[in-house]
Amino acid sequence: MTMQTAPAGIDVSQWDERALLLLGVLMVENQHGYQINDFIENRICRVIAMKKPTAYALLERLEKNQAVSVQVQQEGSRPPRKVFAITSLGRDLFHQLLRINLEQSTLPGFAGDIGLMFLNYLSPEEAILGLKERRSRLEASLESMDQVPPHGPILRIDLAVEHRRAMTQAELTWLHDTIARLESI
Amino acid sequence: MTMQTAPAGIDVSQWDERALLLLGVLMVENQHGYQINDFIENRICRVIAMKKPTAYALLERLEKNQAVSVQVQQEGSRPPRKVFAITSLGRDLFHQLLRINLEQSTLPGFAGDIGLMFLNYLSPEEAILGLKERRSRLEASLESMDQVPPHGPILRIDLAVEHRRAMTQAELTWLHDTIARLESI
DNA sequence: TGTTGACTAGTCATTATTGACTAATCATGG
DNA sequence: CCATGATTAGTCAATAATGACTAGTCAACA
Repeated sequence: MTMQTAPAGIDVSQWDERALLLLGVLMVENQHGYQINDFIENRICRVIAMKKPTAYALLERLEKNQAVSVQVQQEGSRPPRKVFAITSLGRDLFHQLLRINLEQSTLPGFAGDIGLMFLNYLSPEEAILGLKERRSRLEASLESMDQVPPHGPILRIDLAVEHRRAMTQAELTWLHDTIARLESI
Repeated sequence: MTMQTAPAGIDVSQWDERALLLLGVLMVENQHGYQINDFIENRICRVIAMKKPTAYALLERLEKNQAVSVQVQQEGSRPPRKVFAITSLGRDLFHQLLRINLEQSTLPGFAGDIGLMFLNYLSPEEAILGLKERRSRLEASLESMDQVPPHGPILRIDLAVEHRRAMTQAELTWLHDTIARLESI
């Protein structure tokens, strides 16, 4: 029977890690569309895949919810830019989403698992050859991770990259064992 | 200057592992919608997430490409069912997609990596608490994997499940190390 | 000064995905 | 025999995601 309403804010449940990412880059500093997109496509494309129109759509939705504000700026005779800034409601949302994201444990679906399920539809030789190819490619991608671009002091991109490296190494180990197991039959 | 055309078939590039999955279950035997959906939602929901309308839409697209055939069947007075069957074009596509899937090495994006990037926006204590919570939940989900339902002799669901178990274990190890590293500062 | 290629900034039509819904049948217990 | 809940089978309106596109600026060189 309490008449108290929750302290408003924004409903956390309708946002995911993409919103967290956008709010996060705006925590660092105000950004216009091109900067945000450049960051997503060039700096962290290995961590998350999000296309430009998706980012704009999300930013628009965040604006509707007053988590970010937009201001159109004209610099010289350049085309006008939308400069996005995080609001205090947005900072709240950011912190809540960050906590939730840190605590969550769900691993993503591995597309490669589907093929494993149907391994018996190939001859043992073909199956082993396929997995060996997967292993080679994985080794190559692991090596390419070594040239990590440097990063500023605020974002822990290094942690995300290390994590991916660890998971890739684990995948490689599993593949190695599995190939050996299949070969021993 | 050759006039030879490729042996037709179906353009492999426009299909992904969800098509492979659907073709795969139809390789086992003809299925009607409910069976397919039951398999996806109850047997392998841990491996891939695909909703019913998505499956129907994909099956429709596969039919348009002559990879599957559909026949409406009426059993007694039950509502009519669409019975899906794989065609020989579809079997071709299945084998190509299976080889490609086995060889591919791309790991998915980990949603949890986004939070890691912004770890510095929490106090060290909060960050460590969040990661410990993540670890607890992961341990719980690892234990729940132990009751794997049994499976038939054709599909290697066991391989996919073992793979997930291995990756979860690796994630746990990484989390453990990372928490220790953060605590030691 | 005209051309080329890279940078900047965003939009839009199309396709993909799914939550919510309809509707019939069947099994069970009272 | 009637109500209830589970099963069966699918559809549809609404939302989400993206490939392809437009369009202006800037720098450098011939």
